[in-house]
Amino acid sequence: MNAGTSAPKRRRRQADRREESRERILDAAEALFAQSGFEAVTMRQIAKASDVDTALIHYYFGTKAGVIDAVLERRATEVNERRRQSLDAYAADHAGRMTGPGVVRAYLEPTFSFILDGTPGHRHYGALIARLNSAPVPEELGHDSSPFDAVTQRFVDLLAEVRPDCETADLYWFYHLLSGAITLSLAQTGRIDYLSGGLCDSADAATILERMCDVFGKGIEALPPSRR
Amino acid sequence: MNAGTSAPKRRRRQADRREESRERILDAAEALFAQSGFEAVTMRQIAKASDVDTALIHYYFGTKAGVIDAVLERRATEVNERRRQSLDAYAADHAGRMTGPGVVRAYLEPTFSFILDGTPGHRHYGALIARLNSAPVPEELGHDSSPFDAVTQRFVDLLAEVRPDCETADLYWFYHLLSGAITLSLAQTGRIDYLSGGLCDSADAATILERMCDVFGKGIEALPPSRR
DNA sequence: AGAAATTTATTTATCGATCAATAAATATAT
DNA sequence: ATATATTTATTGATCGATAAATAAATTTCT
Repeated sequence: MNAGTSAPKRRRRQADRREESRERILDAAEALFAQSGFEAVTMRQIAKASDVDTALIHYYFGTKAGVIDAVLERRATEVNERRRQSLDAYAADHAGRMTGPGVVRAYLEPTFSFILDGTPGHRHYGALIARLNSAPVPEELGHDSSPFDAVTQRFVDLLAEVRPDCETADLYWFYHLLSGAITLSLAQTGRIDYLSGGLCDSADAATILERMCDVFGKGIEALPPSRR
Repeated sequence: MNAGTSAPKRRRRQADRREESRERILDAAEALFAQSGFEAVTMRQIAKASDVDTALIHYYFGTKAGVIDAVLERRATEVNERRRQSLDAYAADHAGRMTGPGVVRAYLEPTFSFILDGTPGHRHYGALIARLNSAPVPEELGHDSSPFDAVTQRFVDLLAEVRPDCETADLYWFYHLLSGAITLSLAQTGRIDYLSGGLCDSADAATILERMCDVFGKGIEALPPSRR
């Protein structure tokens, strides 16, 4: 309601305004895709939620698939880098005395602190990758060499260091089970809140992290030794 | 190529033929929904895959949502009944000497034997509920009192019997983590096959079951005692 | 029993809405 | 002036759903 319309508001440069629109589009699309999935969301919905016309969204991102690609790319690098740093720091600080529970916590901690303690956008991203993780691989995105793969391999390598007696396949199975639990947690569906009659709160990242460290910390120690 | 066209093929009754068409529609829809999700599948795709016209599908099921409702209802009762029987049988046979790993295995075994060792339709159903499990609760189906809830409560009750020292909320968190691992396993995305360089096979239900019993059998014992 | 009447199942044709995408026109910045 | 950004208007395709017409089965009546 500032009546001073003649104030010398400096015109922002073109590129700045464009970048601002792009971010608004990605924020809106991230929330919508997380809520309803890729196919159910229309360009018109994204346009309305971001207050940017559909034609302009196409101008920026080309296609609808281009929008979700940009949504994912915006976050993936960051969360992945945090995971890698956490694993590397743990390995460096505990050389020669790494433990299964330690490696597991080093992998889980950045995941939960970044996604569940971050901005609303981070939460939507968590719900979105939970959806994509439950879909067959060839669909909705290129499946070869996801940006998560490198850090996943690093994680499994560290698991092999603390459990050199295990079959490699079993370490991957362990990662598979851990990944499923992470995914459901990030999905934030609210189902456990409902099932527990309110005893559990899906948004309580700290408690989820501790219970995961309990279960999977013991779990990595429970894997059977190699049969060879 | 039986040339005996004059054979006295008895005309099937109307209701039988209708039931056969209904099943073909549900089989086709189950596979398509599992592959692509609810929104991405069109009535025309279902019609083509089942060789039944879209108008007739609408005649049978009313709407597209009616089709997926029928798909889910067809399987949910059965898998749930198997889980309940398995838990009841274990509780009856081990009265006074139940263990955490025993309860966990009694819950997991029917799930994997039914869904992953069953017909292709069962596998598609597993992939479909994996998708739905990753979506927010109010969407794509009524969220109150899913048919799984009763057996889930029974499972948590048995967990409380073997871990009476635990907070109830933590038992639900344990179920949450277990549920996430189950979901990803049933989704059959093939991602772990790819990540492990072929060491793991998503279809190997027996191995998944054993690794889950290893990890979550120890996991239930690893939950912290109540702080009260 | 069998013909007529009635209900149920199935096909044909099409509706209006909405989709992603784009071409052309205009505005704004460099 | 030139390049970039944004709006306006519209395209052809495809969506879920239905109305109307036809076929088949079942019931009713004689």
